[in-house]
Amino acid sequence: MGSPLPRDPIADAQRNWERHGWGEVAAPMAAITAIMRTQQILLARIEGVLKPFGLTFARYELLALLSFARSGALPMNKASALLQVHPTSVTNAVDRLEKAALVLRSPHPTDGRTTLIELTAEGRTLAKRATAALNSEVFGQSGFGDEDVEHLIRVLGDFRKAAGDFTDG
Amino acid sequence: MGSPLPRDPIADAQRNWERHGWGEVAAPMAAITAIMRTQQILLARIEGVLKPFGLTFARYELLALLSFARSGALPMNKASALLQVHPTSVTNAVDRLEKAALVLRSPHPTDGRTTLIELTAEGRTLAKRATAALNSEVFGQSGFGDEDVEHLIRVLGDFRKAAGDFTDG
DNA sequence: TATTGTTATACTCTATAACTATA
DNA sequence: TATAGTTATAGAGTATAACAATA
Repeated sequence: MGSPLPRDPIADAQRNWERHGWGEVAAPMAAITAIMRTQQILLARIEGVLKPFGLTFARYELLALLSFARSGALPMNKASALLQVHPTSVTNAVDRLEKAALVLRSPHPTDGRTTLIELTAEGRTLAKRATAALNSEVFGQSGFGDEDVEHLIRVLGDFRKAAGDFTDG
Repeated sequence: MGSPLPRDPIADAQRNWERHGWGEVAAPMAAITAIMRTQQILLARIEGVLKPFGLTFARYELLALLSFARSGALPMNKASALLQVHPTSVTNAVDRLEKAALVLRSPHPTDGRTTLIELTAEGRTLAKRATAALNSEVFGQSGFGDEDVEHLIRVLGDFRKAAGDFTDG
């Protein structure tokens, strides 16, 4: 979406913050802005890899989640909780995945209120292929060094825990 | 959007990756997924702070960018390049900011093709107030330690540079 | 009464393509 | 020809509110 800038716009913003009397928070502002921008770059890479499979990131995440569930099926509300997205987002994703015959809805055996999302054979195959593509084309060449990866996992893990994402160690 | 999970879903995903023969890329996958989730949390906080001002993050970014431009005005394409967003996204944001009387469009003095975005007095005031709110309510209590902030700035800066965001430093 | 899920609706941001106007 | 910006259109994700069915 444009050629490289001659200067780092986030570093410039940090200097602007310092110059305008916000020196205290200039660094965290820069770090947070960098996280936002990095997410954007990574999401674009991921969606680029998934596009040939007819998947978006949100739908892939649901497919991947199901593929790791022992039975290959999960209740809607469980998926919503694990993916940390709104229930209507899951309804939306399942609608589209169901149209593509990658998942199907089935009734819960004992609780009539809950709907199970089940992976079809086709869905399981596609999940495997998409995962292989993401692993080799994105995660396998992230550009982060091993030490930095460990550091990111720790720092962002602490952050997510403090933000109330989860409670365990 | 739900109470804390008993376990970290990203750590679980990392273990799943390892268990299914993707040990090589399990860690970068976890780091990247953590970046995605962290961005989501931060964006929600930022939008929460900006909402009372009638601003979204995209619109705030444009306002802040203008407020740091010496003349308080920038060409559309310059704003697009610096914010690293599509030109149509700038058109969209300017449309709404203009309706709110926070910016106005003015013709470029020498190049008839170019439109300048100019901050109104009202826009400048609102930008200042919104910045103060973000600084005190988000950046000033990010939850990241000072050392981690420095590390994030460096690691993500290297990443963005390698991704082609900018060429200097 | 509380929970599960769907529907309808609305609002983001983003992007492509076609178009006008200017350089 | 190339550039700047707009318009129209489309699609994505997300969210709120109202609702039906079930527990």
